[in-house]
Formats: sequence, structure tokens, C-alpha cells
Amino acid sequence: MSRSRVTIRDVAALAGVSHQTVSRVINDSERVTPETRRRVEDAIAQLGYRPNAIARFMAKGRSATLACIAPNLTDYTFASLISGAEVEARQHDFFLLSASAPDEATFAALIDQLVTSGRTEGIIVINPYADGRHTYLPSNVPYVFAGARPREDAANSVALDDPEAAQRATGHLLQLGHCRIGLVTGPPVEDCTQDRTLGYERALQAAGIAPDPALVVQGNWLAPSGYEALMCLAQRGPLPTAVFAENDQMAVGVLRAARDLGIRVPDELSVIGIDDIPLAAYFEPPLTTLRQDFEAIGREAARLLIQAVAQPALERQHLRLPAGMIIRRSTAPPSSPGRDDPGRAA
Amino acid sequence: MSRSRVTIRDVAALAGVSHQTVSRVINDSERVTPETRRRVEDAIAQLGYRPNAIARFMAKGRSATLACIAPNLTDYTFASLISGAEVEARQHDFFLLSASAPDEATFAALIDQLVTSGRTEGIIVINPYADGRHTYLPSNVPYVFAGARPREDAANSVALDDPEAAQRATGHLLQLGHCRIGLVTGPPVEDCTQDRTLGYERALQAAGIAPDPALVVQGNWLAPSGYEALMCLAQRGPLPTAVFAENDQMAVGVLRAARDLGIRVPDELSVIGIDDIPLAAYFEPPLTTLRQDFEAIGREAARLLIQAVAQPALERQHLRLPAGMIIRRSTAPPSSPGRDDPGRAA
DNA sequence: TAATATCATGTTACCGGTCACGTGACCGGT
DNA sequence: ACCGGTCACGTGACCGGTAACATGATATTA
Repeated sequence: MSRSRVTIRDVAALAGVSHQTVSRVINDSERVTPETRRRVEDAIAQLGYRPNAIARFMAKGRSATLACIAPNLTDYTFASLISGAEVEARQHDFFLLSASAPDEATFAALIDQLVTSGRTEGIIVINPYADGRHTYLPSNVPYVFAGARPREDAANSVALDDPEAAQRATGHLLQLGHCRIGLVTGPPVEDCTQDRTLGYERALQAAGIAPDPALVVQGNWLAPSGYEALMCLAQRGPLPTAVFAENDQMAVGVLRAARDLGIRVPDELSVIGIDDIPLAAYFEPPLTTLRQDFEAIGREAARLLIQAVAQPALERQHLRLPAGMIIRRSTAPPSSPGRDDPGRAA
Repeated sequence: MSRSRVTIRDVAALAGVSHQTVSRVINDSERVTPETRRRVEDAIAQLGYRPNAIARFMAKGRSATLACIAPNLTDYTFASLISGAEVEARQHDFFLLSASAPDEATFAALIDQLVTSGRTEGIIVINPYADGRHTYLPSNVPYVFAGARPREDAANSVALDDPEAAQRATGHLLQLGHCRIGLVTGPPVEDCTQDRTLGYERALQAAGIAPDPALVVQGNWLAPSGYEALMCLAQRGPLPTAVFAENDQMAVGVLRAARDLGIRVPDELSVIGIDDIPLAAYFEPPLTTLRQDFEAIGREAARLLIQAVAQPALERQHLRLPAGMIIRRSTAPPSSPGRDDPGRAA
């Protein structure tokens, strides 16, 4: 109250100059006599004047605010991406508004409020292809897609190099000597699932192994789906000697299913995930995985977005960040000779 | 661009009324002839007019924005609290700006920008007593403290009922028959630590057991500190038969330390935490814990804040939410008779 | 020395809404 | 038929900044 009641004109009056001169001082770059500047600065200090951001945005037609919309704010992956974006945004004097949109309808409503009201200058959309949400994006504001595959026509994008990461994960298993490698995927509509599955297949082909559809099960990124996936695999016939789960949560589900099935990891079954969630080292056994740097993805997304805000004509950019292998104890060479059921498979 | 160029006066011109009448229509409550209202609404629809939020805030001296400042945005507990707050805020037509402030200096700078610029109407501060950050809060904006103990002089607050939760956690162990119960605490400065430790002591006293300082170790909420804590306890002498870790992450650390020490959980050592982090059921063994509803805390915090914004004169409120016991497999009765080292302790 | 460029600063309009007040039409009561 | 009251709507100022242009003083140039 007391603070923000002080306006630019109060300062001007005290300093004995016009309000415009004060505006020049607080915006720095203008030509103002050192003497005048000092007087104005004194007055500012004396009154404790702080420019009103709202008024400034109003005059400039800007809002100095970016928004980030995620399916939810709770998931570790989204939260840390947002965190990275927020840090980057603040370094460029933007604030970040984050909001969750679990479904298309919420998303559309959100976008409507956010954009048409002039509240935000640009939007980071996490998982834009999780459903049809990308179709609701009006064109008067720049976007960055996070976690989406680069598309020619669409917005800027930043994502993990999913094909590469998946290929390395599978490659790690292959190098250990595994030939029958199970796959637990995410929802097939998502870019991320498609790219990781692609990487898996590439690695297999590079090793001269034909992908076996009986070895792949669809999950939904959540731990219970990983659990179910292994159970399902177990029902289908002899288990693979290794499983690549397309994210850590599902990998952890696989770990538990293995335990419930009495299968020892990694002796009888190797398990690898992607993400390196915070407690990955605390599961049993500690999970081998590929580390995805979500904060970096968020930072890059914000950087790209700010760039696009500043220079709308700029060409679209697409970034893919690398993953780092974290070898723990859930992977090992297959117990080559004496498995119990040597013969049942083809 | 195209969208938000349409102003209230354009609509007025098309509808053949004054801009003020348009304002009345979009703000509903005013007295306007149905006929006029229809004309204006038609014009709005035809032009695709959307009120400019910035201009509106400017005129009203409001911002319809709340802020939430947390030590970080990544931690599950903070992220879900923020998530709850965001949902509640949006239901009341507020947006939520979230920002991270790892230290006091960042916090002070953030508050300065946020408040003095008129960007926000109220602030949720998570863990205000984690350091001296609560001293930087100016008085011209309402606050809600989340995760802080109610204090007479301070802001509104919402938190888990920590003493009660800790008392129940310890009580659960007591009921199972444990007498020597270890405690892994958070940082002692934090309210949350103090309250949980208090609950632990109360439960012990209620059971007629004198708290033994040799059984409590200080941690920092993170898993490695839980690991170290058990190691430390092991060095001090005969291990307690149960450990209460003041949060799940540390409990998980204890679990791993036990494994590395060759101590079977729960046969030889029971472990209980607080929080019920998302993958708590996937550790080995699945973690018994008390569920803390962070989203509810966030929602309540936002609700209180919006109330305080609307009616600044309102009396301060302090909420403590209950925790729910989740019994999994990390707790069991002590293996009563034949422990290996029956005699070493005093 | 007059003409002109340059610079510091002031003046006024403007961003897009809301607010306070003014005006004329219509109403009922006497 | 007169008068005060209510209602629908319009007028102009205002929120607190910025932008565009105007002005007067000083420096530069012919």
C-alpha cells in the first residue's frame, strides 16, 4: 500500500523535473545530465519509489510473463522442467506462470485466458502431443514445445534425444550379452514413446536381432503399469533376460513384479529405465538408467521462448539434449548357461 | 496481436453505445437493458473481443495473481503443494506465479520484485522458517505460510498436524511392541522438525519410556542423510529395533543402510516415515508411512490467501491437516526373543 | 554572426480498461 | 400538471507508466 502509492510524478515533483525525466532515469538508456540523474535518484531513494510493473506493461503492451502448461505440476519430470524454465526466465527478467491442464478442455480454457487477456508473452507447452491440445494454440503468441519431437511446421521444441537415449539403453543390455530384450513402452500416441521405441528397434537391428512383438508391452509411464507389464510378459511365455522400460517409474514397477515373481534382479533379469528419478539409487537393486536433465530442458525451452518473443521473425529451432548413462546394479550379463527352462522358447 | 487489438471502444462503436456500457456488460452486475446487452454481446462476439487483463488490473489496482515461493520447485512435496494451490487459485480466477528461492538473498530479491511492482496480491511462502526469510516480508501484502507452525503474530498458516502425525508414527511402532525407537530428524531450525520430534517424545512419554538422546540422529530431509543416520546409530552401539524417520526420503535412506548392514527389514528393524511419497510402495520392503496431503495443504493455503486478499481485516487463521496412516511392510513386531547381541547396551 | 544541429528536458497524448458523476427519460404520488 | 426519484446510459477523468513531438539552450558550422 504505502510503497506502491508513490508514483513517477511524485518523484518528479520532489526532484523538480518532469515525470518523463524520471521515466528516462529509471529506464537508464536515455540521455540525462549526470546532475539531473542524481537528483532524480535521490528522490527515488528518499520516497522509496518502485515502478509499477502493471502500469509499465500496460504502456508497453507487454507483460514480462511467460507461462508453462503441463499435464500436471506434481510429476518430478514436469516439476523440474518448470524449475529450470523458471530460473532461466527470471534471469531475463521474466516471471513464469505455471498451470496444469490434465485434459484438452482445461488446456483450451487456460490458453484462452492466458493469451487473449494479454497476460503472457509466450508459452511453454509440455507434452503437446499427449492429446489434441496442440490444436488449440492460437498463432499470436510464440510457443516452445517441451518433450515433443521436432516437427517442421510446429513451434520451437526442446526434448531429450529420445531415439539416441533408447538406443543406448538397449545397447547397454546388448553389450552385456542379452539377446531377448523386453520393452515396456509409454502411451503410443506420444512422441516420446514413439522415439524411444524407435531407438530400441534400431539398437536391435544394429545387433542383427529381429524385434519380437511378443516382447513388447504397452504401459502408461506409471509404476503400476510397469508391474503389470512384467506380469503380462511372464504369462506370454519364457521371460526375456532383460527389460528396457521407457521410463524409470515403469522400471521400478518391473523391479517389484520381478520380486513378487521370485525372479532375481539382475541375476535372472536385467532392468534399465530412462530418467534417473531422484531416488533411483534407493530401489532394490539400485536402478541402472539414463539420466535426463529436465532442468536443462526447461532452461533451454525458456531461452528459446524469450528469443522468440524478442524476435518473432526468427526461424524455429529444435533442440535435442543428450542423456547420460548411469550404471547401477539392476543390469548384469545374463546368467548364461543354466537357466531353469532352457528349451521352451522357439 | 490481431485478437487483443480489439478494444472496448471498438465494441462500443459497433454496438452503437458508449464504452462504459460495454464495460457494464462485461462486468455483468450492472443495470443494462436486455436489448442493449444483446447488442453489445453480439458486437463482442462478432469482433472476437476479449478484455485485456493488464488494462483491467491497471485500472483496478489489482493483478489477480498470487505467488508461491518455495525453496525449490522440484521436490515432490513442494511441487504438489503448489499444484493444489494453483488449482484452487484458478477456481477463484487468480493465476499462480511460482518461484524458487534457495536462499535468503534470492528470497528477498524475489519479494522485492513481486510485491513492490504490484505483480501479486498475496504470497504463499513455503517453509518460511527454513532460514531468516520470514524477516524480509513487507507488510503491504497478505501472506500464508505453508509448512510452518502457527504463530500468534505471524501470517496465516497451513501445515500438516506434525506433532500428531509423529505421535501416531511412533505410536504405531510402540503398539507393535518396540521399546527402543530411533529417530532421524530434519534440520533442527525448522518448525516441522521440532514438531515431529515433539510428537515422537510425547508418544514415548505416553508409553512411559524415557527418550534416549543416543537414539536420535539429525538428518536434512534427503535420502543420503537417512543412510548416514543409520550408519551413525550402528556405530553408537546396539541398534534400536525400530526407526522413525521424519520424512520418507530419509526413511528410504535408512532402508538402504539396513540392507548394506545386512539387517533385515522389518524382521530385525522396523522403519516408518512421513509423507507417502509417490513410489513409497516400490521400495524394498514397501514403506510404512503417514500420508500427508500436500495438494490439500496447497489448496487451503490458496483459499486462505484469497480470503485475506478480499478481506484484509480478517483475523488470521491457522490450519493443521491430519495425516493418514499407510501400513505397508517395513514395520513389524520386534523379533522378540533371540537377538544376536542381547547384552551390549547399558 | 546567422543558420543549424544537437541535446536535455517538458508537454501532451495514449495504452485499455474502470470510476464518479452528469443527463435525460420515465415513473408514481399528490 | 408538478416534482422528486429511479433507471439506462454517456462523458470525462484517471490508473501509472511510455512514446512522440515540442521547446529552448548550447554547440557547431559556414
